Amino acid sequence: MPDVVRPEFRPDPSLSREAMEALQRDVAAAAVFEDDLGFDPAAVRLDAGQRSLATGVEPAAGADATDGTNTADAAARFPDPPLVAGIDQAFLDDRAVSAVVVTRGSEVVERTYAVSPLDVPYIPGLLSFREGGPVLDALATLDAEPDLYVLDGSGRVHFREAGIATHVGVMLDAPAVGVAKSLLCGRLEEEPDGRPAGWRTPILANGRVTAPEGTVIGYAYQSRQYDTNPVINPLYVSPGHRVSAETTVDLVAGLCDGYKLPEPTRLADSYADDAKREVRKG
DNA sequence: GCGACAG
DNA sequence: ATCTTGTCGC
Repeated sequence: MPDVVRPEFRPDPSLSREAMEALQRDVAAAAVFEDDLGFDPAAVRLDAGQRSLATGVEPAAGADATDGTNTADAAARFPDPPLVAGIDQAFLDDRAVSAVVVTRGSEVVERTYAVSPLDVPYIPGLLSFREGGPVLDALATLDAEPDLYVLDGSGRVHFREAGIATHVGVMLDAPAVGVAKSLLCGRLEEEPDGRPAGWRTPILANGRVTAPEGTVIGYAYQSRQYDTNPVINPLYVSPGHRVSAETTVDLVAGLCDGYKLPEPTRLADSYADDAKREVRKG
């Protein structure tokens, strides 16, 4: 299971609002909004990393098969896709059902969930104090050690640059990105209405964000669009930890497979719903 | 005072 | 996030 290397940042629900905000400033100060992935971002693509297939299809890559060069080259050009953990939650009364689905390329490697009590209400800007603990509860039941975490919500696109993706990423000191379906703060460089799939535009810091005005804190990304109605809104993605805004969009784009949400998130989404139904019964 | 506001 | 049937279309 992933290790919480920064337990001092655990989102304590009993903190005062001021203390919560102060902790978020500390989390933001410890966050790294630059690439430090430990894997090739291009390898997340669901159609990439077919290593065994690649070695057979690219015999010309290495001249001499006896020294292992052929295989080594193929491995370097088609590395194993990283382990990506999609996390999402469903709610039942005052409990959260947090689901985690770990994928490698298009394969599901593991999935788990945890049920946790909710101690604080949803307050814009303080989401991680409501859902962060439950997310860690679910991760504690995981066997795998993901290379990347995809959280439902914002990362740097946050008043104090410490959305849930940043908070969780910093606690684990692991690469993390936030994928939100609506914009918490900041402003888009271009208008998003009716854009075609693949379109993207920077999310810039405005007066409501601690970052300097104009800083690129994320991207609006049109992952899917119909030819006609209804119009689909873009995704609002932002760095959580150890990843840049640009790489964050590339990663999310590589993880989307024809649907609005990235595959790991979609899987965690439906798994959370299934788990919720089971919890409901008994 | 008014508006904005992830899940 | 959640409460929820049918319905239009690929």
